[in-house]
Amino acid sequence: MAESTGRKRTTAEPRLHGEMLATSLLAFLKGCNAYGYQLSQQLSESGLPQSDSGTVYRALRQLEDSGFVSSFWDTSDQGPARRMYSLTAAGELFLRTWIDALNRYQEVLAGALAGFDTSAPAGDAGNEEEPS
Amino acid sequence: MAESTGRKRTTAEPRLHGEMLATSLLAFLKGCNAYGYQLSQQLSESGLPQSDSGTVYRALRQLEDSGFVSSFWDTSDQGPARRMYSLTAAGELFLRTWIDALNRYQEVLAGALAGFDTSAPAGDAGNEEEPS
DNA sequence: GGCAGCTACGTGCAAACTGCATATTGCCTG
DNA sequence: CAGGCAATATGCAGTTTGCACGTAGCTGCC
Repeated sequence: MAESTGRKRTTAEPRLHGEMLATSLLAFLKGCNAYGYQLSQQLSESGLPQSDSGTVYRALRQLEDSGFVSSFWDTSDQGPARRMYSLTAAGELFLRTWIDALNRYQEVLAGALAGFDTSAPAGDAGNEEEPS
Repeated sequence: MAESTGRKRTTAEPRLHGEMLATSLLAFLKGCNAYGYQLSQQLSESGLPQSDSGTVYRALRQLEDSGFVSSFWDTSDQGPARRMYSLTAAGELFLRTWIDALNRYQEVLAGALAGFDTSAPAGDAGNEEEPS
């Protein structure tokens, strides 16, 4: 309803943004070092919703500003130089913190879908459990 | 290490934004209908990182624009009128799609952490794509 | 050599999103 | 009546995003 101008989502396809992109990148780097282009491709292959490559490069830069990854120019190969990234200790810590939050998040979603109610103080509209 | 201006994250505390806020709201609405103020509080009690109430109201409106929830003014009770929201079929579908993506996301993160054990960079931790 | 095309990285811009502060309406209490 | 809470909404500044475009190095082809 409400065919407003602009900001409709319209896509049922979830997008990956914010911390989510950052943490995915961090996770990839946990296994082995990599450069931006490669990470961008890994993102596609992983089945996760993907971001623009420009966004990936910028996310990597911010991650470095935050001290979660470090990088150096790799010119050992042919082709254009690659900026090789690797995870730092701080990055690993951040990754773990985020995974904790993710677990809570998923519990909430799963709980809500199961019809689980944390606490129904009052004001319940009576529509408690609608079997599909 | 580029010591750029500004935009450091500095907070290890994950923030809830974008689709994440939207899907949390959707999940809450799956159990029972609710209004913005209530949902905003549920968010705090749920242990999830929370958003500003203004952001919650706007997210709800966008969800409605996208057809994932529908709303009506509830004046049956005392106090200011409440805009009561309920999940639509499209909203439920979107929620499920997102949960799928979430599962993949978590697999990626968990998979990365599984290879920790002070993971040697050249270890068995995955496809080591050594440039030839 | 000339030229298209791919790899790899980066940036400018407009649209969108966020948090904070603030405004409003309605009811209740001291 | 003034103050406060419930409930919704908006203005604003700062940030993030997607898209488009630009750079640079190397390969393949005629």
